[in-house]
Amino acid sequence: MADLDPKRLARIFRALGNENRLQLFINLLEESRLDLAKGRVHDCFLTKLLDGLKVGAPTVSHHVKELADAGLIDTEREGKQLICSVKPEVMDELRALFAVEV
Amino acid sequence: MADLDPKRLARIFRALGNENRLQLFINLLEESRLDLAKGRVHDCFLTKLLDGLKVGAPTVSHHVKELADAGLIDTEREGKQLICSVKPEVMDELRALFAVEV
DNA sequence: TCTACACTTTGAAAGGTTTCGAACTATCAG
DNA sequence: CTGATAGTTCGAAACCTTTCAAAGTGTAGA
Repeated sequence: MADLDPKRLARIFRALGNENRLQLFINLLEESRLDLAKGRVHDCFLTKLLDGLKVGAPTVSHHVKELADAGLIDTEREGKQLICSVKPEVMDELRALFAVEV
Repeated sequence: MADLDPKRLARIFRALGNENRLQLFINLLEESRLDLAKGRVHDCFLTKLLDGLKVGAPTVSHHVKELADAGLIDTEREGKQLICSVKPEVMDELRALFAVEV
């Protein structure tokens, strides 16, 4: 446990620490789960993720960048749209952190 | 996954999103782990947690309250000292969140 | 080429966070 | 009672975040 980087980790948690950004991330997780169940690739357009979020496009754009800069998601342009995908290695890392017996 | 509360979760992540507060939490986790290995109870005095933190007492007091208010830790007075312990049910909850296959 | 679409950038307002020093409370030992 | 210890509360300074409106970029279709 001594090998983890608090600066990087704190940035990840800060990214998840805003309600709208967290909802964005949860929506993306949910999309991934559905896609996996259907045997499709696990990525997602931005507009599909706005479910229940009451913020404008500039704000979403900003939030997506925060999630990407924190290392939680990858983004890729496909034509007009932006494809987002959760990075599996971060999921592994965070799961391990919370796997400590207390 | 639809049953999780983004408002509460975001508060938890916001609490972990400050570097010093995260270090405090990690130190507490580490203490818990050591205590468990020695068969002792898993709680910890505040002063033991200040390892490597360059902030004053008022700031630490504030950070501990933030972690407690977020529901990450429990605190209890014992004479002059404050005993902190990580809440196992939050660890379970967070582990489950990051256990989603992506 | 013109238009619509999907997102991004910029700049600014409003509000939140982190931290500290100073003063405070509570407990314990002598 | 006195002094030392452990933590808290208050108030303020400096800084960071969230959000939006307006204007901008790049892509695709008519």
